Amino acid sequence: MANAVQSYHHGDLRSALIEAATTRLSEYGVDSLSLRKLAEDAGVSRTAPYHHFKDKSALLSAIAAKGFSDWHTAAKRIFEQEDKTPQARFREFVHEYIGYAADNPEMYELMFGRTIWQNQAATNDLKEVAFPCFQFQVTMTRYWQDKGLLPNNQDALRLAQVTWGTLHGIARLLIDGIYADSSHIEEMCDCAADLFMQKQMDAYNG
Amino acid sequence: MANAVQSYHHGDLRSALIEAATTRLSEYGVDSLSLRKLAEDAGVSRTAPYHHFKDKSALLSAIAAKGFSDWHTAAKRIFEQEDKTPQARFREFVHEYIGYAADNPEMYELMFGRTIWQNQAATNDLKEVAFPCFQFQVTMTRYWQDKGLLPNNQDALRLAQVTWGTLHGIARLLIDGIYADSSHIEEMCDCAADLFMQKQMDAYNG
DNA sequence: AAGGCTATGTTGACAGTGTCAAGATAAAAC
DNA sequence: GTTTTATCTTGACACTGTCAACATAGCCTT
Repeated sequence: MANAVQSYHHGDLRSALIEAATTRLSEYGVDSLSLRKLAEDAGVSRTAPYHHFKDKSALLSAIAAKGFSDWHTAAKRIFEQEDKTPQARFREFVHEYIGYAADNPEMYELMFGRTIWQNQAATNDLKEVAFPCFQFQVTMTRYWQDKGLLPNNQDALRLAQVTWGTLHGIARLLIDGIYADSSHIEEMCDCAADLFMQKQMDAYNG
Repeated sequence: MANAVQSYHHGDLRSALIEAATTRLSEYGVDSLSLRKLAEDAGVSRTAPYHHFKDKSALLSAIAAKGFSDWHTAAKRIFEQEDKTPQARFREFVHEYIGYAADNPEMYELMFGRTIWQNQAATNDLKEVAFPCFQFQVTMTRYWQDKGLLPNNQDALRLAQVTWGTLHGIARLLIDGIYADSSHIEEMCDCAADLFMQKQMDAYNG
């Protein structure tokens, strides 16, 4: 705290809480994230956060929203690289997706985990950021279908659900500790990409 | 409790706890599963469970172990249907996997979730049941490769990881509430199956 | 059968959690 | 300058997992 002149009103507690939470999140995980500790981090009493967030899940939603916003930007950057072939971008997207999850396991868990999505816990603010992010997956899928990378005889929405499902599944198996051996990540990504493009690449190559 | 003659020693507390937990699990979810409530269900004091399980995660592991055992049996049954073509069995497996997850979301969450796998929480007992289950996925994959359903130019282990990842990912997106609309499950399964078999079926059909 | 060992059960206690209610303070609005 | 409103505080409650210390009863040996 640079401007930590002790005053009754914090000034920008909301931001301070989100910042503290983001730090604690990546360091100790979402499970050991307690409102009381965050309040202490911000130098404020236990119940002060309730004046800025309806409940714990609202705070978590706010952090996740930031994550979705960041990821959406990253995804667009990869997708819109004009100097690379669609195939190269597709492959890069696969690697980047799994890479993001592997590098930020706790953030990924928060964004795509049941904590905030189950039983209508998701804030409207969160949905407004997350849904375009999901939608973008469909947009990309349709593009890759048009470019002949993904099968054209499948509905774009279904195909997007399946391809995203694959990435999500691999990511989860990795970060949840089920794939105890997290080497060979790159090989798995390539295998997935190959699988999706198998027929199309044959047609492409001859 | 039929034989609920009040006696100091319960008789078979271990089984009673697992049973109570399994019931509560499917009804209220893994998150609201508390040792104290289970003890109460079994008509026993709060700390009695500790004489049968090292800690909460050990109890959860025991339940998950039962789940893996059941699933392994179900998977083998599907895989070994001699009267159906390998392709039909593959497709059925895909549907059954997602179906199992959709029908038993909390059990699936427990079996394949971070709760018991993260930071070495998994019991040895659990691993002994779960690993053969994972291994079976590789066995099946190799078989389907031999039968020409899945690409032969991929390492069986990698391919198993990717196909399993796909099923797991779709399952999780469904049960975690991210795919809010859980209709079209069957279409998604078919889409996934088609995607895996796309080139091979072409070769097969002509 | 008597005595002790051990498995299993008990109560008490502690530190931690999210969250509500009621009161205190300071800043903004009038 | 007074009142309203946003923000922060302490107190309290019901929960949680888990440890320590003690009680009971069934089994094993002598």
